[in-house]
Amino acid sequence: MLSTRQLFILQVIIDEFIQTAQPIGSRAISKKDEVSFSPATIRNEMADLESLGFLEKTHSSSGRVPSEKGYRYYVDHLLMPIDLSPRDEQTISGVFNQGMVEFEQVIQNSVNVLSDLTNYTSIILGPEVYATTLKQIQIIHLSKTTAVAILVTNTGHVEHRSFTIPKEINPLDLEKLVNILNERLIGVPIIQLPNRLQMELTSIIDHYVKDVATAFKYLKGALLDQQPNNIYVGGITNMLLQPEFSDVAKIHSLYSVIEQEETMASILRSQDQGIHISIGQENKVTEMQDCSLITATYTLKGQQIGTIALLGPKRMEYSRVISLLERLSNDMTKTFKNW
Amino acid sequence: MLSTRQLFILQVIIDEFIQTAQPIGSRAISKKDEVSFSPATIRNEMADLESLGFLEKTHSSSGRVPSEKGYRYYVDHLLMPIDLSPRDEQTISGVFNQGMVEFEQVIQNSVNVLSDLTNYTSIILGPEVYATTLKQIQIIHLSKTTAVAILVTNTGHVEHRSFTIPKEINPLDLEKLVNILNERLIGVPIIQLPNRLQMELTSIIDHYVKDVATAFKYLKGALLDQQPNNIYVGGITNMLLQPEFSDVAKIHSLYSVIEQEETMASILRSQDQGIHISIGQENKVTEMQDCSLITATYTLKGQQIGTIALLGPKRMEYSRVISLLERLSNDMTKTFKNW
DNA sequence: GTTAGCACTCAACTCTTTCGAGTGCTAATA
DNA sequence: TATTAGCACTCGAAAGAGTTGAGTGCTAAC
Repeated sequence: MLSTRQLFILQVIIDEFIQTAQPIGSRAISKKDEVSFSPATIRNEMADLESLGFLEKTHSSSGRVPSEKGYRYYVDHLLMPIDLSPRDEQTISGVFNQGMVEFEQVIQNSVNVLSDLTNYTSIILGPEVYATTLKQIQIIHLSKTTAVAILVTNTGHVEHRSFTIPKEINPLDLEKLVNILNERLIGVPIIQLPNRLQMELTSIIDHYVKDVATAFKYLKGALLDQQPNNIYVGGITNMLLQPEFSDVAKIHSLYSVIEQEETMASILRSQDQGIHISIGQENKVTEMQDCSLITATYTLKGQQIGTIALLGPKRMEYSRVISLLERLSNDMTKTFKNW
Repeated sequence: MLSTRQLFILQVIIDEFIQTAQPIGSRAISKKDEVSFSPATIRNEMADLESLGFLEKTHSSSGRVPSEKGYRYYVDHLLMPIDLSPRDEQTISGVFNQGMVEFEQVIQNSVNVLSDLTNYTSIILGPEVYATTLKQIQIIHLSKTTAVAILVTNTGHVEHRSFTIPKEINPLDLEKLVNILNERLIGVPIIQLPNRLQMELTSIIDHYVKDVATAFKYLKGALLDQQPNNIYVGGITNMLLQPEFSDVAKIHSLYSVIEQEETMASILRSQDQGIHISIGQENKVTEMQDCSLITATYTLKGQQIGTIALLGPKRMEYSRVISLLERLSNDMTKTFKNW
């Protein structure tokens, strides 16, 4: 439907705008070496592209700026997959070659490398705890009345929580209880733990523990009360470098959304497998409607367990960012596969 | 040296400026109910206060603004200790009455409540790990080749790290090794662990482990490589609400300092016992020289183990903030005492 | 179909004016 | 002698006018 010349001009404008953040005029385009048409011709094409909704003007005599529809078209049809630059390549390899063996470490490093390379804000949703299974429960006594409960999952994730041992519970009973639970619950998906805990405790009530309700309450509280916090954010201050965020009020509203871990988690959790791009208004959260969010998922045993994302202005370096995310999600998936 | 009227006027100006962030003129002061002098009189006093260095003008015909020397004098001589408002009182009690039993939880909640109540940025330096002692080392095998090492301190702090079990080390040997280490190292201050680890390993080299160097390297790596990260920050976005930080460049430079955990840790670590106030240029870090930093320390068994701090503009609500910090550090100290 | 030419638009910048909240100084007052 | 009224003065902030320049759309010629 669009002529090749129109496509070409659209591409040039978007590419240019991504670099400069300035409206692009017909003369500037015509001066480019690859371009042989006169400014007037380009103006005509631009007028058409504008009436089709791909371009916008900031005021009646300004140069053109891509509209969200323009970005969407660009992303869907014009994007050339590019190879990572040697520098990007090297930086990422460097991170993944240092033999990390812990989920959190891998994620933390990934967040950092992503935001450093792109100057955008990177957000990673860590593996959902409920996709993992219990490896072991441990109770370590700190004093007569306090103890730490430690829960280790098959992915090496460690949850821990201190608690006061209630007077009603005999420490020896507690220990026995934990031993039994370990025997019976290893391999159980974390998400099923509360139910299974209830079942097991009920079944052994008479033998070991006098007051199952209390014991359950405390164990559950100690191990499962707070859903762990698995959002990692890097490079928040990078947003301040973008000219579209020179307004303090804008930054403030954006930051307050990023700070809400539940909101971010639910956004990242609802992403489909693979790369996904939300541009401006396509984002449901109003505060993010000046931004683009690019997400990629990573997997363990074929199952999607988390999401990595980049949040930046709408004029993102889409192709580079996509390559980076693809590479990183692959590397993460690969790293986790070996475990 | 200053007349009581001068003191009074200084106090009124600073109090007012703290509220409004606007230069204060003579007429505005004279209009106050508590004030019976004419604007002219006040102007004379203000001129004197300015030549003494306690006040400044933003331009030659502007109202007066406190200088850093003025704030310093105010803080040292004019500050009235005020009781916490019922609301503040209640909020803090609410946090500490919910029976928290874990260091991190206490600190996280404190950071949040501080920044919420004040609208400043709050920073807490958690208990130094090296001030604590080893309670237990645990190794939990995840698979044939991977394991999590867990280190629990007497304060309930849990450090953990996954690692690949090197081929050179027999899993059974590893277990024996850990048992022996537990027997010998419980109660050892964490800071001495690397040395003691070396010693113990050397002494038992022939009996259990073939290659002590390797075992040491891995254990040390697993347990002690990365100093844990014990800076907690809350309410960073609050800074955006202060009129003195309406400039993006300023915010950016401030944020990048706050992000540097080592810098912040070393600032907080070097604070003396009790409440301490650094105003503007008194801060060593240039990026913080538009701010005031108020710190308070908290203790465990009489020993100072951490610092809580508030970072805000120089025109802080000093008396309220001091009361809050005093109350909070007391509550923290009290909470930790019971453990 | 393309392009040169031209009138037109509008943000950004500069310059000027006006306004008012503030000052310092002097002379009158209690 | 300390206080105050009065007044000339200062300067930032806001509002308005003029200029510039990068851009446009449209028309007519190539």
